[in-house]
Amino acid sequence: MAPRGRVQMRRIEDRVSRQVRFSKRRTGLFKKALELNVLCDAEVSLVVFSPAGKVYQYSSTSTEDIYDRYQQFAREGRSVNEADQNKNDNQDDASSDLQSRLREITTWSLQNNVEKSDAYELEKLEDLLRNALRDARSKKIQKLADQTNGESTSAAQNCIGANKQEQGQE
Amino acid sequence: MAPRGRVQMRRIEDRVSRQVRFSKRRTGLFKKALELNVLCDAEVSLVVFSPAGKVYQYSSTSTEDIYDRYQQFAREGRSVNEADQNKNDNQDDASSDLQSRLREITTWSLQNNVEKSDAYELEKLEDLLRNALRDARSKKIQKLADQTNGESTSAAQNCIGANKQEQGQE
DNA sequence: TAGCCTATCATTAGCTG
DNA sequence: GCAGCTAATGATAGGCT
Repeated sequence: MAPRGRVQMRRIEDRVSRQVRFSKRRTGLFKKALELNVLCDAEVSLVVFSPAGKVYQYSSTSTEDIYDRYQQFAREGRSVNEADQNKNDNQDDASSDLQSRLREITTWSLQNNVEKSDAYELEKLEDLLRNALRDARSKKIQKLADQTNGESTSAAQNCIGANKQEQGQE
Repeated sequence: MAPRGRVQMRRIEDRVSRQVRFSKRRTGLFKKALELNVLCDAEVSLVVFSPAGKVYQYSSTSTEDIYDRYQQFAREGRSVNEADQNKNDNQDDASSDLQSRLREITTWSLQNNVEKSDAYELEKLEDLLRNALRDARSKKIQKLADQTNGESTSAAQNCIGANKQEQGQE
């Protein structure tokens, strides 16, 4: 049995059925959003309110950033237009190692279930986490070095403070 | 003449192919978003930036409204993506379940950008990864023990920390 | 609620204009 | 080069347990 007939574009009346389908379709939609982001290198922001009022959100970077950019476009009137297509960023390599690691973990989470995974699968997750941890450490050290560069380096370890980077990519 | 092999979760390198797939997948994603909205009576807001910089947007009502509501939820501290459930693992170490740890990591990834994060934020990520790694190890050992139940195995030697939980969620 | 089964849908390689 | 079409196969989701 399956989607008998075409999917009829109308509200599902049965409450339970609607809830179940919401869960399944929401999962599918978020997966698709992630795929569009990763496979096609697109930025995606997705916010969903269930009929019960729960919020679900996925964003390739941050919802705020994407929304801000959207607002800019809207204001400028160029709804569907080209922007600055600087096909650049080669920082997809070593520089964003950590980003890739995190994506791997997210992907694992989407494709596996902790309780259902066997030791082998869990070991793969373990490797992903170990690698990510290693990269996170080195990235942190790097940031600390950047911050204290030119200042008194002695306070390096304690100077874990605010210091936003301003790297444009995209 | 078809989706050869499984879809690999990584950026499509060929520029033309990536562009073509973006168009097709975007169409599919928007269709799914619409279906979720109509069939399940959910509010949906979707914003997509193509790698070329074009914007595409779908919202069941208005992007602004939905974004505002999202912001409200975020401010109220209601962990997005699990609003009403009595299982709240806001950034705190409330739950020690591996699934929760992974969710925390995913959430961090969604809300932060590696390159833009400062050392402090990276340290938080580091903690999340460390905890997840610990739990993953623990869970793996547990699974190994289950598999080799009754037999002696050296696998448990690596046991780091106690194993626990047996809870499913979601 | 999660998982299975399977009908239906979506994606895409290859081709055509 | 792009847009559309088709065949073929992987992916999704409805109904039920």
